[in-house]
Amino acid sequence: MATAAGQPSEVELQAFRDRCRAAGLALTHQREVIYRAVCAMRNHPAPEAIYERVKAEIPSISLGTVYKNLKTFLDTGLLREVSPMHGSLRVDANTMEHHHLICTGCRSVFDLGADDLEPARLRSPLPEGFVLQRCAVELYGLCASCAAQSDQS
Amino acid sequence: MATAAGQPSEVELQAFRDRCRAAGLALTHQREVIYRAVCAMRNHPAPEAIYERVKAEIPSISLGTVYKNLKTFLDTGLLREVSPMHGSLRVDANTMEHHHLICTGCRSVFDLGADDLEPARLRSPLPEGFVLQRCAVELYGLCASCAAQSDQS
DNA sequence: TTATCTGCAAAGCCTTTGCGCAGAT
DNA sequence: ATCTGCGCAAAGGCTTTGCAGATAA
Repeated sequence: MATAAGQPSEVELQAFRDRCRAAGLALTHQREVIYRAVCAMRNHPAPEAIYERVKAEIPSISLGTVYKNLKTFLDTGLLREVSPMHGSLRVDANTMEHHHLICTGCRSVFDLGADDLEPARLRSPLPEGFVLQRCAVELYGLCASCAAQSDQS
Repeated sequence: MATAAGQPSEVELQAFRDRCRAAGLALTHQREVIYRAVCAMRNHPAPEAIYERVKAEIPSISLGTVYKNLKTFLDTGLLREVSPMHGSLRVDANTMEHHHLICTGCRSVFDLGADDLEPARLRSPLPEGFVLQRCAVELYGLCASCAAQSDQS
């Protein structure tokens, strides 16, 4: 895991298997193919796209299985959500440049003024032809009340 | 518009009305109450929460109307989506620190290594009790092929 | 052998759409 | 008077859930 996108190496697959075992997950063929598909696909695919790719190797697989395993991988930390805010539209009346502090517990969002952060600065050129529109920094963590709750447990 | 969260001032409401007019939108009571509700609510509410608040003032309003108007406001630029990635789960096998380049046209996501950006640096303290977990910089724009397409039109 | 997983299908959110009446221009 | 928007209800995506048979431990 914790690798740049691309076909996972044998070492990484071994790490995947170890991590499944550590989490008490059975090592099924479907699981491994799904995990390999996600690694091989750049652009952070949606479940449907992963399903399409996996079907090439396991034609009988169901979309439900893909969903279940993605969720399992997210819970285990083998995968991450690109944006934990998906699931419901969230709307912002502040159209000035600013950033967000996002609680991964209760999903509330707090604003952070543009001045509260050193502006992000690119060190490498963007891909040829990419037209930049805006930049948003998202800081993820636990808000005070969610942090207090998770301390108790 | 373009204001920090909070009850919008009379000047801002006037700007709201002007902007509606400029976009050919009728100035209905529902519209204005919805817009005021979004401004007044911090934490970037979901449509359901906005609906609940607006209902206090207009009990007969329907959730559909809230959705339609939020979409209208987004199209007009009066509001923004907190994260344009909502709508479908997107999964990431790379659990190392890195950032994203997101095409607002086709919603594809490209990785940007942690080294490609100057690290973000806080200038102000976080809210009391907030426990930071990770930081993600998202650069929004148009990828080469979407940019080419929108040039043609 | 026992626990877990798969595939299928049904159910559940969240959101959009179509339509006839009401309201804004 | 005309055009746009509202409320209602039905439909549409995306995702989760329940279950019986299959597979891993």
